[in-house]
Amino acid sequence: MSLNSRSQQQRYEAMLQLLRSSDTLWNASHALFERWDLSPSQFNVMNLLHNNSEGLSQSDLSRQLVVHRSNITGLVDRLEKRNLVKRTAVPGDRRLYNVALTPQGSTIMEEILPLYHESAVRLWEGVTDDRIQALLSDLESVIQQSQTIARELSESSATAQRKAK
Amino acid sequence: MSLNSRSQQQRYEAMLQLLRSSDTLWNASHALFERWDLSPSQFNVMNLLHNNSEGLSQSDLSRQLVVHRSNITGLVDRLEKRNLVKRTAVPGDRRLYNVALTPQGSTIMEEILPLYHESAVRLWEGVTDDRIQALLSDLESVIQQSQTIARELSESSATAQRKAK
DNA sequence: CATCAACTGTTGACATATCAACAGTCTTGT
DNA sequence: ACAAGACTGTTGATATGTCAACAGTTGATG
Repeated sequence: MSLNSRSQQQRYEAMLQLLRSSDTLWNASHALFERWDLSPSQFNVMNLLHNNSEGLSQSDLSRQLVVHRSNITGLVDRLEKRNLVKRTAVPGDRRLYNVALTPQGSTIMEEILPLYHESAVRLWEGVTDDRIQALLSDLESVIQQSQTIARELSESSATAQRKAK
Repeated sequence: MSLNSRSQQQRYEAMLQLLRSSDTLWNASHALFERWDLSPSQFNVMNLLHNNSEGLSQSDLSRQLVVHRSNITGLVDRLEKRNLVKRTAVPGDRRLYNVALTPQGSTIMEEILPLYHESAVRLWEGVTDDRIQALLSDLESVIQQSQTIARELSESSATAQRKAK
């Protein structure tokens, strides 16, 4: 396939645009969190903990953020060093920690969240509600297709590996 | 602001969906390039060089990929070590290298590109051409807004720094 | 109950990204 | 012509991400 039709070219262009836009958005969020010296990833951890005030295990965090377990260790390390987050032993299960926001961490989040929400709304200025609706469902479809494609690719490479043995 | 209306909530949701979808897409592309043992970033470098067969300087690459100069050094190092890319001195200017694909790198790209384009088209299966059009312009608007917001934020923090002095 | 499998968090090796600082190399302005 | 400034690529420090391998803990199955 070499993008024969105009329709195909536009779909290719749309994929690039999707990657560009989220990249630009990510960089803008970086600028937003800078005032509190937080990275977007650190914010994501704290945001999740803010919605789960009783706390979460590191594996819970890794699953919800779709990030590898080993990544959470360092992220929580650095947040804990700054007293924004606290690890607590869990009575029933000595394998895991409960990670929760400290009061200090909560305070920061209550400062950031209104600005974060405001920016999210401003992001779509000039876009109608109908378009937002359409976009939500189209991007949901993109997620499904991406996963389907990725699954097919890893299956075919697994087959290739089996054949190689 | 705390996302009072349903419209505001959906715009917040749309932002998260945008980030999620491009993340999933990025991971899927990882699976696609895996067969050639290329990372998405390495592919992006090679794709750019494929479209500029005469070659580019590392600074050109960094500007077009919207990535820091220092990042290109290592990326090109690793590609050069595998003979996919070659650095050449530029006669007129001793500061820069011309980076171009080797024949081997070209061969790999011609293998990958059809699959890449095919995946890009499949990504939007089930989405009409009209929606693609709308999405392209909406995401363009998102890019503009993100940049505006980021600019405002960095200006206000610059003001704060000036005041602090 | 004893073993095996599954799960949790950490570590080390590596790729990717940022930034600041550097050493060279143009380019410009006077 | 020459000093000042701008630009190029590299390096080192650090953050984020992956994966494989580990040690310890829990749960399930025979």
